[in-house]
Amino acid sequence: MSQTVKTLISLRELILNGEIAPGERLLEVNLVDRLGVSRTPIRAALARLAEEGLLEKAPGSGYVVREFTVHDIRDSIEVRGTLEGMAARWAAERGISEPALNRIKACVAEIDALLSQTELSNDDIATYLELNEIFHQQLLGLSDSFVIERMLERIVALPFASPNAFVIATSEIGQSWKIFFVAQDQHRGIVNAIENREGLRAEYLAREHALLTLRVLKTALKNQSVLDQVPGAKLISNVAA
Amino acid sequence: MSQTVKTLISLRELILNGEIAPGERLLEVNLVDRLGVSRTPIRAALARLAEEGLLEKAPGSGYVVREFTVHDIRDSIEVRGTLEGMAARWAAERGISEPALNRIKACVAEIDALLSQTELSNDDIATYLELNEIFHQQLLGLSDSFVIERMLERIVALPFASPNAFVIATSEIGQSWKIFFVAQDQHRGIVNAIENREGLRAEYLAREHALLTLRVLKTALKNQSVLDQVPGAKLISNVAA
DNA sequence: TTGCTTATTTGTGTATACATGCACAAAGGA
DNA sequence: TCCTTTGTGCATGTATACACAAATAAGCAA
Repeated sequence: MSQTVKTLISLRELILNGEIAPGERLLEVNLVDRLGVSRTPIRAALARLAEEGLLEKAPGSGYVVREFTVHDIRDSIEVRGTLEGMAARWAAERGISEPALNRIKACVAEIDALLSQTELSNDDIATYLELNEIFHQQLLGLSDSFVIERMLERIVALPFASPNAFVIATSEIGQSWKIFFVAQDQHRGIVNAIENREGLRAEYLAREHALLTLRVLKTALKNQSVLDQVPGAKLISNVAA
Repeated sequence: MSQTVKTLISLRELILNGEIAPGERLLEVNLVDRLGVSRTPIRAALARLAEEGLLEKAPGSGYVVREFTVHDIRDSIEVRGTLEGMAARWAAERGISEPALNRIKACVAEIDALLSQTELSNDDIATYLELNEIFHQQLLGLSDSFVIERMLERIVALPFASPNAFVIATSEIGQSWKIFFVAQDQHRGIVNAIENREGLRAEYLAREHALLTLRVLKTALKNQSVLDQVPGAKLISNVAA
């Protein structure tokens, strides 16, 4: 893996874990010592992270780690839900290929299999996270729309906009399995609606699915001890929660 | 202005004007001669344009100018309309400041003044473009949402997703003034709805406004001689129009 | 001819030196 | 006292050299 990519990843991690605090000034030169690479890959990584919205450029005085508010989280999730809704509707209206349908159904089946166990271990939760991620990727892929894919790439880069954010946030308090079943029912509903070419219903369900995330996350946000475990949480100020 | 910015702008222009053809391979080294700057600002510009979606990275063999389809255009406009709709609804639901309201009303009034003339010159059309741009920027600014602003930044970067795309496309055939009045009525409606705190209505109207763009653009897309005048049109393949 | 292997070319990753320009502080004037 | 101005240092912009990796072409064998 190239230095550029490694630098990008480690910088992002440092920010999301709060090891670089919100409001902190990041200077290219300082990072040279801190990360052990030259300015060139650092410059690229900083530019990229600014694009993603994790940093803000302060001309002449470096980049500043952005602090997110609960408003930003709410907005991100609502936007993601809306976009996923459009993706689902377009998939339904425009029709999808047999193989694509089978792929996403297989994904749903895998989650079903996982959830049919009597008890869920930490590993199972990790597996769920992966499968959920895959499901959501496939869902947006179904729309076969370049524009939707680019938009979603962007929104998912923001902390807590990822479809997994709520799972991460709740897995710590041992309640995630309840949510898994609700979420999985919604997954099934969305796929059904797409298969039956009910565009509006698919859109509605996908939005509702995102709102579930929002609801769970709102609860989680009140529990600071939970959030302390979660990547990105350090970036969030509870201004006007 | 820095070389980086100049390089970015001129490269983008070259691409949108079709002087660099879709599918063409862009290599950093070649561009050094072509643009007269070193690889460093070129690298930055290429990375940025790839982010924007105008280029695709082909590792080991440069960047390739992306070719857009009519599907991409349709999707872009629909996504923009949806996002502007959310922005309008949020502005209505969350309330906006008196000064902000006055600013956007002043903008509407300026367009009114412009349209009240008996005849519109080319300069007037240019002025309309500016004012329209400002209106749409203010509209999204009303939502006071970091997330919305970032998303819209991104979508507007795609060719023909700009709120002005339809005006540009029709101004050549001398019919734009008709559209101006329709659009301006919609502008007024959106602002009214926000002022009256009718969130859902504001959202609906903003979406409709985007659909106007789509309708006009569809007509324009059939007229190749019009499109030849329009920046970005060269990037669009009429696959399955 | 086709497929494989290797040599060569070509393109990008990376480091670093130098140029430019911005921020901030200190000094001078109103 | 406050505003303006100018200087100095610091941060980024830019160019370029080198190293590596990947693509392409050439040569050989089956």
